[in-house]
Amino acid sequence: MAFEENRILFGHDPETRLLAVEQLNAATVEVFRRGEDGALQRREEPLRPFLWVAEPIDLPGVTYERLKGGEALPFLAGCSDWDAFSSARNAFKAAGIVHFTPGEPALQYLLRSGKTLFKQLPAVRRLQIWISPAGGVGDGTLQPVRAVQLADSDGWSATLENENERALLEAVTAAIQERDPDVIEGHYLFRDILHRLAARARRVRLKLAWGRDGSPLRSRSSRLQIAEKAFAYPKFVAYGRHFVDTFVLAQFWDVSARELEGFSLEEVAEHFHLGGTPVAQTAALSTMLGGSHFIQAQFFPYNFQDVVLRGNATKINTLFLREYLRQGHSIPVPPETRAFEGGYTDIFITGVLRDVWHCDVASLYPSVMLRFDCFPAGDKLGIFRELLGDLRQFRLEAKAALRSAADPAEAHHLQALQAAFKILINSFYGYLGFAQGHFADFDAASRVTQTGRELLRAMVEWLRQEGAKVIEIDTDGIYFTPPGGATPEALQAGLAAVLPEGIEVDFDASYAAMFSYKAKNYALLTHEGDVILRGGALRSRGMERYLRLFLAGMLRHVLEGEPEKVEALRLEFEACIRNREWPIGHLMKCDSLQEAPAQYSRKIEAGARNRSAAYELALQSGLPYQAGDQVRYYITGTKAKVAAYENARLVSDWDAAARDENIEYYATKLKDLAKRFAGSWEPKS
DNA sequence: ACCTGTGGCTGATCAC
DNA sequence: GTGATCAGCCAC
Repeated sequence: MAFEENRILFGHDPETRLLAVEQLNAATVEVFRRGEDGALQRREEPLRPFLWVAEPIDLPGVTYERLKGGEALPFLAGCSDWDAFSSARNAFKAAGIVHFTPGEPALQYLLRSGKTLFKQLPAVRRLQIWISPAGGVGDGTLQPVRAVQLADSDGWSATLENENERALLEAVTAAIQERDPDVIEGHYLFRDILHRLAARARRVRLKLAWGRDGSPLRSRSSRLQIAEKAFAYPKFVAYGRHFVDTFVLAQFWDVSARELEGFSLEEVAEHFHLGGTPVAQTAALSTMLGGSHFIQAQFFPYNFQDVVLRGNATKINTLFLREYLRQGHSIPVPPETRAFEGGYTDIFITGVLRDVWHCDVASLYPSVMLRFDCFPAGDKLGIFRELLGDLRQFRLEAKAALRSAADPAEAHHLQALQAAFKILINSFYGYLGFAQGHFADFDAASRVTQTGRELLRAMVEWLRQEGAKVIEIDTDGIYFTPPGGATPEALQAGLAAVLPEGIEVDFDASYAAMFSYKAKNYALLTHEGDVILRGGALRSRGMERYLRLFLAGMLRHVLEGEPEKVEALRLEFEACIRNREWPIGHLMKCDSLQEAPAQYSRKIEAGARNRSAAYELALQSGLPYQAGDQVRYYITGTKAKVAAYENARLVSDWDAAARDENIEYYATKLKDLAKRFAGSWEPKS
């Protein structure tokens, strides 16, 4: 396939098989490569740090290049070494001159050289690590390490055990140097495994010399944003290697799937039916969920570890910067942010409907951008249009190749490839509204959504004219009951005739029944008898498991045309509550902390937020909870109405022999839930 | 130091 | 009680 020749995507330097780039000293980076013979190659390259600046000032060790075009940052300041770069950055800051730099040395080298990692590299050497006893998050994570399990992609594995913790940690370091992995994988790798190993090593005054130059592990506190969740974690780096945390991969996967109950290795492995030892499960998870990142490392000028940890819009931004740099073209500064309207969401009919069809616009926003020229005004080189168009083509090619791939390894590669293309394609619209994007364009973003809304309106109107009853719409899709005698093919052809070229509609599914509840909230019954739930009101993990189970059971009865069975189900559930028959897992709530407990305390003191049970428990526990941690708790007491934050206990403090869950509270919640839905089955327009 | 977007629902708390 | 507000989670 020709896509690998796309220099905007893969960088303009074709060098293959690079493994890592590290700063060696003020003026040098070290480049690691896997030779064709399998040997590790190392070489030094000059590091010439740089900044984009609005105007030059005379500084030692800094020379300027005038860039083409009249954008806000028309000069490139090239620095003789890192010291000159640091002083220059301070000087521009002090002088109040607008400037920008990608900062990190490896990124600067890769951006400027046009090189990327892993090109034409069949595989990296991967090592998995797991420690016992396993620590949980916020669960006394610094207890002594007794055993360390290791395995690598060559089939080697070992369990290192030693009563002498110092000797054990030394043996782990020796094993890592001996096996010499490119990538070290673990579950809760940053927040548990490395954090703990580093803390224990400090106690016994040992350096964890895991770097390829023998240098110790380094860490600094960092944050990771994945959808609505923010994680505080210690970001560890080892010279010449990459760390991949399968917990992070699981979080990314779950953004779209939203199927994971918890994120421990045990829970995630169970969900994916992965057997074997923890290290084997970690390896399998990484293979399954990390494929697109391996591909992305070939696109973006980041070390592999950062490809996983950085956001998509940030990574897209660097593609622009790299190509503008290559062409010697000036770059704009990020535009002023403004709010803009999003997708069109509405609900026209509620209740239970039979024979429901669904149609949606294929890749609505990418299609709109390409068909209606919604591109960044500042992108004078036209990178956005070119790349988006190419990516769409590449993805089609990858998917076609995937369909005919016979070899499993080839199929896995193609699957990862098309996933990487998909992620990128879908991030382009978001990039338009990305406040830190140099080529963001809020007017263009606004035109995209406005056009999307207009297209959806036109589709709804046409379907209604044909006699369809439109039930619910959201952004790019429509649920409706079809007019008598209609076929999907006829409707598709009819809609195609009223829609612009380049905007394609798929009639992708029909359902035996639908319960339409509220905007973005509905349940579907497939022809195979499966129930699909959508929306926070019907399947939020913020809801206790027994309520979710009840909802699922209730909706199945209703979709199958037996609403009269609902009350018996409720009574059955209530009996289980009153007889204390369920494990606490059915009743507990599981909240993730959005901020550190200390931050919460500050807000409470300032009256800036309300009290919440999860934070109160985290504070009471005395354990080092951080943003992103999950807190599992249940409600105690005897009255139905109690303040949760005053009557909550951690599930870890639950005593099965002396159950104290609040029966009235849980029974009332069940009743309230049933009542809320009781009148909503009848179709209403 | 880090960061793709908007729209919508629910539960908990708190002021009135 | 009621409405306002916030936090958390979900759809797309």
